[in-house]
Amino acid sequence: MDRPELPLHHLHAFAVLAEELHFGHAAVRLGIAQPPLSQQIRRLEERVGHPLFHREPGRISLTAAGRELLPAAQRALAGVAAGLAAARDAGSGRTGRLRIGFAASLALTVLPGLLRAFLERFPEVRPDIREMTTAPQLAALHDGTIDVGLLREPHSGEAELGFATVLTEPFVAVLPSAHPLASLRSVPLARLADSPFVLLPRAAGPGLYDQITDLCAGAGFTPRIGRHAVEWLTVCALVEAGLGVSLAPASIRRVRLAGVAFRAITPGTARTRVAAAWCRDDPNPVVANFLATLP
Amino acid sequence: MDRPELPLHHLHAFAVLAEELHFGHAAVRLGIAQPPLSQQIRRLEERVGHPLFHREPGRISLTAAGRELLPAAQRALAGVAAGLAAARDAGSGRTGRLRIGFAASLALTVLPGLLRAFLERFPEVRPDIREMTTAPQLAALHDGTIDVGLLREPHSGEAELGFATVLTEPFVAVLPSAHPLASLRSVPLARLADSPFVLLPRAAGPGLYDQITDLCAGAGFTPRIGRHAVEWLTVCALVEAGLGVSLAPASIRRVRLAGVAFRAITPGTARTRVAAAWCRDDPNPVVANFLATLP
DNA sequence: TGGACTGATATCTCTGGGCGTATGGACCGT
DNA sequence: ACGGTCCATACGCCCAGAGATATCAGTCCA
Repeated sequence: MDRPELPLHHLHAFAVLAEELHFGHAAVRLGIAQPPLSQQIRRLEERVGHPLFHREPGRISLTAAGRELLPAAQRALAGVAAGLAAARDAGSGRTGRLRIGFAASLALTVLPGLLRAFLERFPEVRPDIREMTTAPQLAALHDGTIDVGLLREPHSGEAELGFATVLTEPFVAVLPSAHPLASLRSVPLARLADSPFVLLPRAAGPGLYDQITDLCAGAGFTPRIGRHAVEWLTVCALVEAGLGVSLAPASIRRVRLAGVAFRAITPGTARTRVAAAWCRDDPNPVVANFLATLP
Repeated sequence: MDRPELPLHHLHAFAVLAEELHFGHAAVRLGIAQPPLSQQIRRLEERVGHPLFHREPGRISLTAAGRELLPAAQRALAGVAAGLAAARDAGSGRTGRLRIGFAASLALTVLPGLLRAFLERFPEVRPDIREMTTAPQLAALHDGTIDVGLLREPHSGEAELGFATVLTEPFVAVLPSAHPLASLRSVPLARLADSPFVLLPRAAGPGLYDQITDLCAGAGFTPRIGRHAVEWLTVCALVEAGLGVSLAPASIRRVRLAGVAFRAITPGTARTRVAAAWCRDDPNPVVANFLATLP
């Protein structure tokens, strides 16, 4: 790739003149006087080494050399303009790709809303969503595999990551419909001490897990873990089967199973937090735009 | 088509830097010092409105905007270079098309040699040869339908056309083998006065026609025209059939018919001239090159 | 902690060339 | 013959920017 011999400027003048075939008109279109245009064309012809226009009295026309150069000039001009526009779009985050990791439980709650709000303002961005639990999300954010994560209770002090709370919700007790406590409108937490618990494995989301066990500890007992399940839907199924009870974020109410009851708990002050996470020094403008559309 | 916002110069620096991903090395490849390169990139980034490179300590990399701009820049650079080369080729006459009109009788004589010599030096030119008689050639030269003509005895004072003699040859008598004069090595012109002549119609080539009749007039007689034929081959066939005799350029000897004899004439001074003709003000460089390859 | 390597910044010089006005010269029409 | 049209030329102004050198600042490594 050699250094460019022809200034794009001259090629523009050339292209316009080739269209108008009239120095005066072309100069007007270029917003300059006619003599400068003559000069630019002359310079261009000097560099090419051959005349580009036949100057016959009364009208001018392209030479063979001009006919060869014209399409190249037009393509180059259009190409640069298009590239510039694309670069600006990409630079402003109007286009590009946004890889979002999200906890499965959020697919039915915050994710659709956030995604819709974002895509309304940036319809040209291609979102690339992938379900993953909390710990892998944090790892993926660090190694750049995802741009944004949606997770619960990040908790730990990740200095390189930023977090923005997207939703907070109370906990609810998940009970089999036949459970004695299901007849109450609100379940005192301590009364769950006797039932085995069905929870997600701690590795899937230590923050939430610890918060739940802390909750129980606050009520004076240590939950007895009966089963683990990797999805909230499975948790509900196991509860329905009578294998235990659970504590879960309120949005689990979305799961509608006949044999499962969701009840508020007392005290009802504890709330679980859903946050968007991103790499603080991520220069991707699409990420910045995503954060800007967060409520 | 808007005025170009990005100098091709900067795009070149950008493309090289995007390849090297190292300011120092890129600057060396560009043949400049490192600070000017930093400046050019900065200017470019200012115009784009977004950074094109991430400057992380130790290494730089393209931003999303840079990734969008790079292919456009490369295409534009390569396109302009290719267009420039094509324009130079066309301008120098190394490529292009050459439309050649030629008299049919020359297809077997001068045309192959001239064409071969030309194409040896300008193999990229596409020749476009078309058979036509003298008068149409002159018309075609004027209206730009052909670039070069190959014809006999243009004669008339065509101020706008240039002529370059390509071949001169004597006349020969064309006789039936059985003709009494065929036994002579050389035929005195005056002795043809008694035989009817077979000639090409005057309209096909007034120059040659008039030269032949002048030749006869010089020998003291006016040729009695028996037949016209539009091709020399037909002339020979008619002569063979005993319908008359003819006078023709010596290269007619190429026609080999058993019943036809070609004999030199006395006086043998008259010569017919084959010339290449072109439009004097034709700016087509291919034409100039063609003329330059003439012997 | 000091040196190597990276890129950024500051500052200067200098010139290419962009643009203007004024003018010349060729050709056209009336 | 004369004005009108069109392009080229001449000349001058002026600045963007290309290039250099010198220096600074951050990172990494020994």
